[in-house]
Amino acid sequence: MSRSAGAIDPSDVSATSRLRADLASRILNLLKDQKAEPGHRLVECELCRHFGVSRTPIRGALQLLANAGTVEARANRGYVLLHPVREAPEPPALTEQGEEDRELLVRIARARNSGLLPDECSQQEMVRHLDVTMATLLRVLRQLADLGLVERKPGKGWIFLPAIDSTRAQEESYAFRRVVEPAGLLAPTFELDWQWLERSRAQHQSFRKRRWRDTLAVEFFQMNADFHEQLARCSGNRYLLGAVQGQNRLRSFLNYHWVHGVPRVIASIEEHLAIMDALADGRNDRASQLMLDHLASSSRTFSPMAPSPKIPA
Amino acid sequence: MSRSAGAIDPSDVSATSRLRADLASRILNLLKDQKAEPGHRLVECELCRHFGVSRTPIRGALQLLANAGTVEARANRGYVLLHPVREAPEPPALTEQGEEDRELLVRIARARNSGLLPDECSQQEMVRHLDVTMATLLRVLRQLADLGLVERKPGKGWIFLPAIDSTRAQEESYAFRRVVEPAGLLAPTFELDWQWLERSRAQHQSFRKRRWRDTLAVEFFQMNADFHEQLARCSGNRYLLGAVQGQNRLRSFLNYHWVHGVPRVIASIEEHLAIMDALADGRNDRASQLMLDHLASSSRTFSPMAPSPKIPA
DNA sequence: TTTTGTCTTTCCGATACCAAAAAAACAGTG
DNA sequence: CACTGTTTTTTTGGTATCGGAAAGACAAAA
Repeated sequence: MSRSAGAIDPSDVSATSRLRADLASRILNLLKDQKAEPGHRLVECELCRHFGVSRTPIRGALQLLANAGTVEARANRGYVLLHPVREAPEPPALTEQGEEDRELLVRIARARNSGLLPDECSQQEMVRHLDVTMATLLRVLRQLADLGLVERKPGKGWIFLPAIDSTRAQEESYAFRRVVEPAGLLAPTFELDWQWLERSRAQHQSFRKRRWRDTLAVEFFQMNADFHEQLARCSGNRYLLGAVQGQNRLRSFLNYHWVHGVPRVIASIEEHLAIMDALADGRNDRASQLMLDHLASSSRTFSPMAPSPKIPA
Repeated sequence: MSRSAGAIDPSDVSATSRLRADLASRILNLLKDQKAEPGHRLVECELCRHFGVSRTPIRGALQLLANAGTVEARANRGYVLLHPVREAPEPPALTEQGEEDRELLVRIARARNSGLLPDECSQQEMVRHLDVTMATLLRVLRQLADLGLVERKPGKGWIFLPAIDSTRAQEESYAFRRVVEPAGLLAPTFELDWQWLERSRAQHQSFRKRRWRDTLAVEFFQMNADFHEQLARCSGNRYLLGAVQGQNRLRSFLNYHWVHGVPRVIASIEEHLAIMDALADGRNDRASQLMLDHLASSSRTFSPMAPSPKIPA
């Protein structure tokens, strides 16, 4: 079935590009950050500059949001926000960003856990086993390689590194972060981003008030990741930042299900707030200590005998 | 001019694959580590297992070494080492491993420094500017991206991150290492590799005795990198190891010219030896402190008045 | 029997090409 | 005049294909 050339067919959701879907979701986040009210006008050029892309994908993203009913298009006058942006920046059927990729990621994880996929394996075998195109497989393998979960063998083929989701790996991850993150707060080049601090504080506080629902898990995770990453950024050390970002990516891949349990979530938020308070007072030494404690208690939550966490459902 | 099919033409050096050239150089290193005497027999299968590849590329590598006159082929009896493996594991015309890639890397660096290549740039522009194929360019860009020197823009094009070889970046690198490496020695999972320790000690000691020649710079750098990487490996923390490896790669890319000066080299060796002594005694706390000092003095060599930041032990 | 030499099979990298997407230029509207 | 709608140009990602390279099997020699 050939798609008509020229005009974009907005109803064909499955065909939207990664970039557009991604932008759609980031636009929502932006609106939420800005606390945009219904009626808020979305100016294309601004969004362009903000995200560093051209108008074309921005328009695509807005189109997407229009289909989802979040915004409305007015002829010759651009897009306007319809409803207030609620919680859940995770747009259900919208984050098809790498829908294909994500799905493959999960399938690989499954195949590995069930032993269908051996430790060492050539690309083509995977293509046959998993029934995907070479292109998508390569994209995903590169992602996994970036995360350090898989490596190329010298000649040909790939090798899955052992114990991806093991308790051991989690403990190592926390141990690493206990080294890096508190040190970041003590760096002589540390410079607090006050604007961010205020926003994040508010976000944490509002989160604390809400009643917990499982749908909040993703949002919590993102807030959490953002917290740690921003602080690393303030350290003024690019390598330190890189290390934290890497850990975040790894976690976001492995951790959709590390559901901490509600009490731990609450405690986590309190600890974050305490750290921010200390930083606001210029007590970086104290903040550093609190960060260390925070990571220690977080890790303790899992370590006893983490239930065999096997990759997303 | 068409290459004859079938038989490998060993004289056509430019056509050897990356893997083979790479193996050739690694085989040399292996022989040196083993202190192999002339007459030493090179058994293909052993090499296969050691490097995790099949016999085909190993044979290619040996062929290469035979051409270079380092080993000799005896009919039906395999290859035999001719001369003792001297210093300089860097084989002059042999490390064509990524000769093309490496050259491009340099060209990119030049083009950037001279301002010919803008901060943001599409792939095709680069292809035109640098006159290379898309394939090689992408390979190299991916390498650079791994090192964090360049990033993809969301839509299209790439962006060069600022101040790649700046003093600032170096200082950050050392600051990061001062955090990570001493911590590695204190990890509860730390487990010393005695075999390696003895080898490395010997290597350091023999290096100390030699008179300095500029040609030793590369060898020194490799010994240095290996020292830090192995210790990180002993820490038993994969992320910590990854961080150190990343730093090493970055350094090996940027640092052809960071010539430390002879006195600093000597001092460095002494410091390494002291660290190894401490570890051998099980005094990891002391080793950790020494490592911190070591990194501090190394960094001081470049940035005369870097503040000495105090990281907690 | 172990190791090398030879041959076959399988896999991967590079190139060319095409369609989709992004950037950029242009035209139109409030 | 600022912004959106439309068109054009450029870049990019995906697929097919082909030659070279790696893996694996087999034969021959020490």
